[in-house]
This record gives sequence, C-alpha cells and structure tokens, in this order.
Amino acid sequence: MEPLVDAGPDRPATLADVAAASGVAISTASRALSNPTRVRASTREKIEEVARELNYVVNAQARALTSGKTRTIAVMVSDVTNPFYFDIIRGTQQQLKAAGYTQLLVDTEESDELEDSMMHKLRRSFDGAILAASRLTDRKLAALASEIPVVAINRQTSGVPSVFIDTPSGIEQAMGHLVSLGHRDIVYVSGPVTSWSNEGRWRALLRAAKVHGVTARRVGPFSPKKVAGAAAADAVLNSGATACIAFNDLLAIGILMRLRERGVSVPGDLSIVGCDDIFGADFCNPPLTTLTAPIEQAGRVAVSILLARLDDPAISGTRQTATLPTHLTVRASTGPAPIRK
Amino acid sequence: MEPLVDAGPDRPATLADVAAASGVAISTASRALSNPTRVRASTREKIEEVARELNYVVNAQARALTSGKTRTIAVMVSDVTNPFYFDIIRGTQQQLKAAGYTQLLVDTEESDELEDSMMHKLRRSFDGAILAASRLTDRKLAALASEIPVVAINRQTSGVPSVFIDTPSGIEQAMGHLVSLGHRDIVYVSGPVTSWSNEGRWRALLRAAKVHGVTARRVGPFSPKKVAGAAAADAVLNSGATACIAFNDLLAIGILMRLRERGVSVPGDLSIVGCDDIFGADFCNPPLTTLTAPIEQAGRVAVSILLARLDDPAISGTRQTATLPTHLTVRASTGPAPIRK
DNA sequence: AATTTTTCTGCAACCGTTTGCCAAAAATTG
DNA sequence: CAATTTTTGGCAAACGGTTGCAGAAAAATT
Repeated sequence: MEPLVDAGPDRPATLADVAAASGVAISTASRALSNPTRVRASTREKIEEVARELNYVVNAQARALTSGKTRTIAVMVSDVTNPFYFDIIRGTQQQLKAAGYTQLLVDTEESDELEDSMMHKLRRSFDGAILAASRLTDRKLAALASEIPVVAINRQTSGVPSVFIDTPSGIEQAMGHLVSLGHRDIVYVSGPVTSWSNEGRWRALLRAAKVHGVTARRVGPFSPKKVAGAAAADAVLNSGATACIAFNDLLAIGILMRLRERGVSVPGDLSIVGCDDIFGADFCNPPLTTLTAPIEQAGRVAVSILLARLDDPAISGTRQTATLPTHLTVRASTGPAPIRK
Repeated sequence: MEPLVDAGPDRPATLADVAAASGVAISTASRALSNPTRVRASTREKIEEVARELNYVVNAQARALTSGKTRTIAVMVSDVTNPFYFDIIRGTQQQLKAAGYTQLLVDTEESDELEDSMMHKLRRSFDGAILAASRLTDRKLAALASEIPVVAINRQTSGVPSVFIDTPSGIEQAMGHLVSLGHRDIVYVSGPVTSWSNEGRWRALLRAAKVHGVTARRVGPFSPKKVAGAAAADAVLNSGATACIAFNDLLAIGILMRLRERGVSVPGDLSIVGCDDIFGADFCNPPLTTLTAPIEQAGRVAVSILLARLDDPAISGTRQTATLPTHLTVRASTGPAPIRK
C-alpha cells in the first residue's frame, strides 16, 4: 500500500492530500479531476476514488484565484420583497443550478448608488450579473456592461444584452379590452420615475389611447408597493376616470384594497388592470385582470444569454436581446364602464 | 511625484499596484487597508488615497484563501417560491448587509439530499449558514452543525443553535378562538411529513383539543403549495369538520380558492385558519385569519446569532435558541360554527 | 548622549489551485 | 530494433492577498 498521508485532524482534504494518497503529483491530481483527458484512465480512476474517500471538495476560492472564474453569477434585484422578483429568482436559480453555477442574490433597495457600489465591491466575486430592473442610468449601465458581462431584464440600452418582457404591446391589448367594455377615460398609475419600464408602459398607453380615440392621463409617480396603493386609489378616484392601468400588480392590489375600504365597487365603479401577474393576482379580491408576463422564463433566458456569452466572448458582437411576449389575462377586476349622467 | 506604476490596460488594480503607487511594500498596503492601527496615520492616508484613485477593491477570493474567512453566509431555503421565505430572505439580507456580509441564496428544493450535498459542495465558500426549515434528519443536522457554524430556523435539535417561531403556542390561541365561535370538530391540514414544524403544530393542536374537549383530526399530508389546496379542501369537506387549521397560509389560500370554486361559503360553512401571515394573507378572499409570525425578524435574529458565534466560537457552549412569539390575527375567514341538524 | 521602548515597515512564507513547459514512458513506424 | 511521435506526469511559477518575524526608525527614558 502507498503511504497514506492523512489530512490533519478533521481539516478538509486538499488537493495535496489527494495527490499524496494517490501517489501522484499535485498537478496530476488537479488534471485528473478537472481535465480528464489529460491523464491516463487508470490513473484518473484511482485519483477519483481517493478523492471520494477523502471527501475532497475543491476550494472554490483557490480555484477562482488562478482561473479567474468563480462560477458564480450575481442577481441584482431592486427589492427582494417584490413578488415580481420571486419568479425571476426562481428562474435564474433553476437555470444556474443546471449549469453548475452558484447564485449570489443582491438587493439594491431601489438605489442606483447601492447598485453601482455593490457591483464594484463584488465584481471579483462573480463572473457575470443579471440586472433585474436596473435603476442605473444608461451611461452607467453601458459603462458597467463594458467591464463586466451583464444581462439586463426589462431594460434596453444599446450595447447591453437584455431580456425584454414586452408589456407595452400587452398594454395595447389591455386598452382594447377596456375600450370594448365602454371605457373612454383611462388613467395610468405611474411607478417610480427611475424605472425604465414605467416610461415604456406609459408611452404604449398613450399611443393606444390615440389609436382608440380615448382620453389618457397619468397619476403618480408611486412607489411600486402595496401600501402606495392607497394614495394611488385616491388619485385615480379624483381623476374621475372609469378605468386604470397600474404600473404593476403590487400597486394594483394596493388600489384594490383601498377601494374596498372606501366602498368603491370594482369593477362596478372602476375597472383595474395590473401588470405582471405576480403571486397573488389570481386570489385577491376581486381577482385581478392583468398582463401576464413570463417572469420565470425571463430569468431563465437571461441566464442562458449570460452563460453563452461567458463561454464565448466573441458572441458579444451579435445582437443579444430577447423579447418575451405578454398576454392579457382577464379576471374579475374589469367590467363594463359605469353609465355616467 | 513618485513613479506611478499603472495597472495594465483596464485590468482591475491589485494590492501590488497600490503599494507600488504609494511607494511602500505590499504588506504595508495590506495593513493600512485592513488593520489601520498597525500603520502610521500619514502613511495610511496616503495609501488610502491611492487606493481610491486606482479604484482598488480587494479580491475576496484571495483574501479568503489566507484568512479562511469568506464573509459570506449561505441561506438555505427549501423553496424560493414560497412567500414565507421572502420575508426570511429579506430579514437575513438586511442584517447581513449591515454587518458587511454577502448572502448566498441556495434553494434546496425540499430535498434533504440536495441540501446536504449543497452544504458540502459549497462549504468552503461561506463562513456559516442559515438553514430555513431544514429537511435534514436530526443526525445529519447535528453532524453538519459540528463541522460548520449553522443556525436553524424553525427546527430544534440538540446542539444546533436555532430560532424558533412559536407557532404551536399560537395554535392554542387559534383553537380558543375557534372554540369560542362554537366549533367542536376541528381538522388539521397537514404539511409535508419531513417538516419538523408540521409535527409541532399538529401536536399543539391535539393538546389544545384535549384541553377544550373538542374533536381533532388531521388530513394530509399535503405539499405546502397553493395547488395542493384543492385536494386539501376536498379532504376537509369530506371530514365533516366545521373548521380547519392549515399547516401554512399557502395551503390555506389554496383551500380558500377551491372552496370558492365549489360554492362553499367561508366562514359560513367552514372556518379556516392559516399559519405565518405571509404576503397575500391580508388580501385574499376572504382575508385569512392566521397566526402572524415575525418572519423577517426570525431572519434577522438568526443572522445575529450566527455572526456572534463566528466572532467568538467560545459562545458555542452556551444555549443558543431564540424563541419568537406569534399571535393570532383575526380576519374574515373564521366565524361562528354553522348550526348542524 | 547612550540606552531602552515603542512604533513602523519590509521580507518572505503560505493559502490551494491551475497551467505552461519539459522530460520520461509508451506507442508507432520504417 | 532504432528513430519518431504521442501520451503521461512532474516541476515550478503564478493568482492576490495575509501575517509572523525581525530590522530600522522614532520616541521615551535614564
């Protein structure tokens, strides 16, 4: 038997331990485990067996140091609390695990500064990042993208690969739905001004309103949270519109709750359309008519694009923007426009 | 001016670059940035300024290699999709960021094997872990805890520090509430058998039933997901009970949806109590009576305990279990028991 | 002014891998 | 069977920091 050099008391085994126990050089052990073709099959098997016995696990830190690859992807969300991101996170997690990557979740708290500083502080700790709803300015985002492989979700900026959930064209569908129900005065409940999606949705609504020849206005901005729904509901009511489209479901649900409190009937007095179809949109009261977005898929696709680009940086040249369609899911929060005197 | 040794073209600056640019040795630069007292103030300031200019960021990998500390904490959840964990994640994220740690989120997909293997694969990549609702057996969990600093949430195993949300005693409160409404036949809608909390809740219910002299039964087990609520609802209906307490809100909401579909009135025909008070419990239809758990706080406390133990391993000896109280939040899903013939 | 203390700073080893380069061994070829 | 090509496997230099040790410089003491 070869001289078995044992690891110290309970210290996790290192590659050196494996090599010693297998009677080969460290370099050989390294290659056997990560670059199998460079080593004779019999040797490799022997090493693999020893590694298993010693319960050896590579030290990701040490590996990252030389290879420069951490096999970790950062997922930056502006608010872990927002159910919209749950599905994103689920999608990325799924796809990353399948590819053997680890997910680093970072909450940027709706702050562009925090987002920027986190990206820089951690830049050596991940190979690339998924920016879900980045609050960065176009300038900064582009600059970042040139330093670090990045894929943005719901954010189109030249030079930055992205996944775009096409809510704007869904908005046109939603307008059609509302108009066909007799609504002629529709208000958009605006989300945060720093949100890129917010602008796109408003513009789409404006365009659709023109096409249908109805009035469109906006109220807000509001924070995309349930609590902000109260203020939003009041604003909508004040506007006198018969229907509203909210920046997202969270806001829409908040509006719903407030209207119930104030005794306003939905959809009797007011119809409401949300965006995204998050967790909860189907069981709130009344269930929310909303633009269903393939959120989880967006997460998966973002990861695919990012990983493809990591494997082969040459891809960088090609256009890398995926557009995912949305569709209107009609539930019970929209109905015929009330008869006005 | 000192000779400015510039970093290569756009390669991020290393400590060596900083040292060279400041005209000191690498070791001095290192100390200036991480152990300020070991270096004269003027030297330190100079170095700090240069570091800032060069946009220097320590390489966490390299630091981890020597120090053995990654300043990363893993948070293991059994299902990122479950809103219960949203709040946990939010709590841990918050507290970890405050302490300068990074959060590594891992989804174990309700599988004890995946949980175990992930912990081992990644063990060198984090300093400690928060196990939110671990599916591990007591044996394995204890073994793990002896190798790696760990704090469990909602899981009490000797030798493993933990944060326990005291839902069981809340269940007694809930039973009191139901009994006072005239219910005499109460069924528990069971969660997954591998869930430690599930057992505790059932036992508490059983105990409370004895105290009040009412009948208690259980149906299930069911997966703690909304979809499983349909089957659960049918089972509850079959049981003939007038009220049920569900393992968690997700299941309760699922039941609510199914009952609505079947035309069963809540709370007219059946009263329902959930557990946890997750996102959605307040705006479902009807709003759910539930045991409000300080979930986010649990995440924060878990991090505090873990970090304290990392700072001073001596603490290990002391008892380290925090118990957080729950309280009953009465909404509209519970009401007087229906009159039976 | 000489000696002792204290404070700074640099040298160099080390953390656990990966990888370029080269030599030994094995396989192939003439 | 010698010469050549192809595999294998080892040496040693990174990767980017941290830290014990010790010498130099500065400050304090005598």
